[in-house]
Amino acid sequence: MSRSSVTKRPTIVDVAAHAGVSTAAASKVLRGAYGVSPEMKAKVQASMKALGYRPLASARGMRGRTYTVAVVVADLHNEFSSLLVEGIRRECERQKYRLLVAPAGSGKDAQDRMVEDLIDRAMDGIVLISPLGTDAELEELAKKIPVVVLGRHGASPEFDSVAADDFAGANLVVDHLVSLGHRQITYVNHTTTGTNDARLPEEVRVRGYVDAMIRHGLGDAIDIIQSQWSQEGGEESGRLILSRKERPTAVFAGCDVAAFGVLTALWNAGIRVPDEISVAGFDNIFTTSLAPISMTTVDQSGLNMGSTAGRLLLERVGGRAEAVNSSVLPVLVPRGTSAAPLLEVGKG
Amino acid sequence: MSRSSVTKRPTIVDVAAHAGVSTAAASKVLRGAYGVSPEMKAKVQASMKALGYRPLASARGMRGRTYTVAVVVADLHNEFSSLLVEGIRRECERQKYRLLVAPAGSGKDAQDRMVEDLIDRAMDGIVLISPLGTDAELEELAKKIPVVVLGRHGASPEFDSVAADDFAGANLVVDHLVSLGHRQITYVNHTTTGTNDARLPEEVRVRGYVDAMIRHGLGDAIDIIQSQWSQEGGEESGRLILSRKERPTAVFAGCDVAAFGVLTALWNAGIRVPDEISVAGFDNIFTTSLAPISMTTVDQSGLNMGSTAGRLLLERVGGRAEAVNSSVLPVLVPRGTSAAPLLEVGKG
DNA sequence: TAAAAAGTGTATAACGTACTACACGGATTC
DNA sequence: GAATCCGTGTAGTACGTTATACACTTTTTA
Repeated sequence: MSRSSVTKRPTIVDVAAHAGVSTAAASKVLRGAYGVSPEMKAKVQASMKALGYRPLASARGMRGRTYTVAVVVADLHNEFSSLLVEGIRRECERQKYRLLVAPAGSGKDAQDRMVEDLIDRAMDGIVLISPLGTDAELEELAKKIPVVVLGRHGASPEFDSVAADDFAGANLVVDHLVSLGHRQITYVNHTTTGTNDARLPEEVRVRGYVDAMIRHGLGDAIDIIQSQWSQEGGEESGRLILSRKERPTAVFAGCDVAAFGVLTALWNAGIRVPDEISVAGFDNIFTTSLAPISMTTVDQSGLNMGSTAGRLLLERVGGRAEAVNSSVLPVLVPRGTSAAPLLEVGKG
Repeated sequence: MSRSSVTKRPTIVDVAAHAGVSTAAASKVLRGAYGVSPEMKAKVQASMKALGYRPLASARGMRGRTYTVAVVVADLHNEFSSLLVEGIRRECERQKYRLLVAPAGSGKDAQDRMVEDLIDRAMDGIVLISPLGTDAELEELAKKIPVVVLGRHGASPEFDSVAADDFAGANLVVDHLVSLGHRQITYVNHTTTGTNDARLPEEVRVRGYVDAMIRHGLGDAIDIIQSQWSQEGGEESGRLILSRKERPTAVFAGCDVAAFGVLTALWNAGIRVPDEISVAGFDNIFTTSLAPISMTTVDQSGLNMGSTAGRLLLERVGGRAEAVNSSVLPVLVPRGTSAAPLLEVGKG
């Protein structure tokens, strides 16, 4: 039994004994709580260091905080999500919290299950990226645990939210294409089965497209393809466009990944971009900037949105009660896939 | 005080009371432990359902398992990591475990800190993706918690590992380029500062390149650029190559992202690929398959590697003691960025 | 100078679950 | 017919930490 120092992890009781104080005192020092003298603090911290003490989050979680927050994400493959996550992570790191990423998979059920599991695992708070479900459901959730909703529109007095102004972003793209001379602009939309939540980014973006078209007097040219925001969805949309007699001069996909799919379909068919058809996306994921792609898109600064979300969440964890709803203004990133159309296909 | 049912989450004590049995019995049912009759099992499970009981992982973690494992990843932006993670996730889901992704940031310190934090958070096991550090360190870690090392070479009797045969993969690329007629093949290497671990993928790949060149009698043409496997590192390497008097006819970057950087530099300089210079990467990340890029690379089936790692980890958690070291054979994915060189720059 | 307040430390009861020991009845073994 | 074993259930403690309640000093206030 002489291997006690090797075999067991030191606890706060060990620390207190080593420092010659009560465990309550040691706990206070650990938490930075009120009621410790500078000498006590120094003494206990020295003992913690000497023993290599590390608090056990499971045990802390039963009475207080775990100093752990999570971000629920449907899919890690989405580069934009990665940016958001990185933003949250940096803010958490700054405040000595740990961020864990929870890949839920797609669908509302999967997301809900993950959220429950995270509550079971005593997270101090959670960030939800473009969650499905109603405001009421999210508000119910917010009663149980601090919540920040990222990338979903609509303010709530019950939980914090951070979203880009997708309406303005879609406007930027249409304005850009119209200013280049385009009039036939097709939009590739994302349709979620079942849910039809006006607060999801996809719904706001398509409204932004419609609004801008009407504003430019192009209401008759409005053309929306109902698809999925994935590589495959984009390719199908591209093929659909090519199968038509009258092709648009520009395609605006509401998401970069879908725009890649459109590009792929066009390239495969030998259509030159932007000479024959211009293409624009949304999100400014990293790949859009690669030289051979160089795609026109909209940047919503995922890094900033993420760190804002992180800050809001930790404020909530710290006790703030009033909701904060933050909005970020996106900017257009014009690149090589958009240019003036070769021949005007105007009407009238 | 009439809101007791609303205000508090049910515990296993509540379940036991509701079912009219002891908490020990309820716990047995929950864990599926030995010593419960079918009637008891049914009764307790009915009570759990009726109360909406959910076990608290923090509390479980203090005595037994949390049914949670984590994968430590330096950077979520790496598409290949995402593939690995997805593979692990699927296997965990199959076995009713939860996978959380721990973004550590780059560098050994950051990684080590994250691992400690995960142990503090009572993970049942962890997967490390291409970890830095020595075998001894990893073995020390494996004594504390079940560990599977992913994407790092070298078998150990102390922990499980899953790796692609990077040596063979690099051979495939060189063989391919040589068979097309290339003789001047430059390799873009990744040099980690400080560490020089022969078991890291980058070290094995560069050895594979050197070996294949010698095997083809091209020992004198060996040309290695010390760089970083990032977009920037690739671009710098590309510019370096262009600044030379004698340019290679092919560039092999040990990582797709770096290969993108090389492509970017070449495109910016107006060099036609593959007409003037062929380019090949490694990993077969999704973007390589996009039509305008269509890059030759090597696929190591991240999904399979991930699910294998997940399976091994959960076996370890379940009690297996002997180490399992698994290796995956990669395959060449020839695409549009590699072709026969226009003019032979042979020697002698 | 007495009373109140502020500062500093301690004892100890939770928190929710797991699991070792053990008790009890019935079936099996010798 | 006693001894053993097996199946099933329970009591109660341990896990590591937090936080409430309180005791004792010292400082401030009236």
